[in-house]
Amino acid sequence: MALASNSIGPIIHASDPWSPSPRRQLLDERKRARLARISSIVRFEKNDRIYHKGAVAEAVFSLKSGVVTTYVPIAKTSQYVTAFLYPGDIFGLSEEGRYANSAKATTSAVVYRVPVAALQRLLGKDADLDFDVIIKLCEEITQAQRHARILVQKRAVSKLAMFLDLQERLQTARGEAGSEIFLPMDRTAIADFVGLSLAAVSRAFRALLTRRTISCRDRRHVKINDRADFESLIGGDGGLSISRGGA
Amino acid sequence: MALASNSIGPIIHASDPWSPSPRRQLLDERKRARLARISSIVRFEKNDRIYHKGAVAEAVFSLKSGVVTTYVPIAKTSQYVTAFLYPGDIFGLSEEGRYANSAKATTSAVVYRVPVAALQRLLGKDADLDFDVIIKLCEEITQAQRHARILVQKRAVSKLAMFLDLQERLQTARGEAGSEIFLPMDRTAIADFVGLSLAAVSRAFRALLTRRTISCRDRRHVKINDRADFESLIGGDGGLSISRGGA
DNA sequence: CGGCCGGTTGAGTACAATCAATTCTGGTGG
DNA sequence: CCACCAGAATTGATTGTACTCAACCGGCCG
Repeated sequence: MALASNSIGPIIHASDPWSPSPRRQLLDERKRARLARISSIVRFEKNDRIYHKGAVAEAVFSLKSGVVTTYVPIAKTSQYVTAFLYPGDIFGLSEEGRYANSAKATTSAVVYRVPVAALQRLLGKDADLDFDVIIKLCEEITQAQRHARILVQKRAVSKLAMFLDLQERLQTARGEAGSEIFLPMDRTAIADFVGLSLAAVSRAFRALLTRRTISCRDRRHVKINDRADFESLIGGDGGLSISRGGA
Repeated sequence: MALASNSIGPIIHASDPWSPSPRRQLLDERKRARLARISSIVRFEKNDRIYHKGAVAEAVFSLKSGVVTTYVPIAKTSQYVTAFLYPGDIFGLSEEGRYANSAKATTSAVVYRVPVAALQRLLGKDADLDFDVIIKLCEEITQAQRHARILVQKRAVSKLAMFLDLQERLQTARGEAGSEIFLPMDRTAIADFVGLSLAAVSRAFRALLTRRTISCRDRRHVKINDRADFESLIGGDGGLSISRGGA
């Protein structure tokens, strides 16, 4: 019992798209051990770059703890955030051998670094592992489509509401239940994720606050007071569900 | 030699994200034959629904010919288009056992229908097949992120330019080289894909036409005249590359 | 105490949404 | 071959919303 069972190798957290099962850790001990043998653990401090777009993609990553942001730099000043990653997520997607986006640590973070060459060798052999990866990639696709869904919204309050909703669902899916939504990223990152200016995000927060739809303990802790009003902003659909542990 | 080699089973067209190789058909004859045994061929006429969001996802699909659109219905009147699919693409992604979006034929189309139960059995055994699927899913992720990239743009002409650029790249990646871009979908579908109103798309086309940046033989055939101006609208980056057959 | 960074707020502007009227296009039947 | 029709697409006028730019606040660190 020297090491806790959650400390021996990369993890992949996801839910099977083909059955209504709860989100869970996909890799069993054997696979984690096998991956552990070819990977290394790297720690990053807040704001550290993990890799940058265009660099030769020699490794993929599995997030062990902390929060990581992937983004595409645009011009010199602005960036477009593609995703916020949490423990159990994998990242480091490449295109033609080069990273398709940049990644940086939003909080201090610990990641497993898996060289692609070694990973490919494993993937070619172990159909079980492949299957787990397939499941995770399917989840990433729905995540990206969910993101797109936020971006098409035109009203700022709707975008913000959908963003908060997304974060809340991710949080409960991770098992961090609680009535408050925690936002590890700053307002600028939110703006770059939902496709608004920083000013617009700020105004949208203000609008939701004065409507008493939400309340903030501080800048990073949000609570939803008027659930009905909140849902109405999302567009009546609510069709974006993420499998939670319970139901 | 009774049947041409391209007619015996599902196809998956994609390029390996880990090496700068051209886009190609991933599945070898053996795998296609194996998939063919568990799948059926279905033909859809223009505007036929292939499946709809929320239905139990019993099968995934591989597009053999034609163009398919996936979308999410919003309210009664509007929809949000998630992707335009071409031969060699796979679709039918589910979430908790139900389709995450709807799909319909944009032109008449022929698809391979693969029941998930049978597919899962194959995937659990054949690591090679799994690997091909992983490659394709990686491509779909970058596609979704590219789509998101279009949606964040604020100016209508930029969105349209990026859309045209995307279609052109897809076209050359498919090997259908030619100086004209062919748009199999109607203006409404374009509007729903780029996140604009139909009117705004129309005005954006007009703007590009009067600027002589593009010209249209008819509504579905576009040619880019002023490449420099065109690129400038995309945001100077041009960072969205899709591997083409040649380079 | 001062500066700096992240965030908020204000005023004016630009751009796309909306609604509605009109034109274009492709298909059908005389 | 042409007249006609229906749906798709264009265009116009108006309105709304978010962007921009810029000033201002508040906490944190030196």
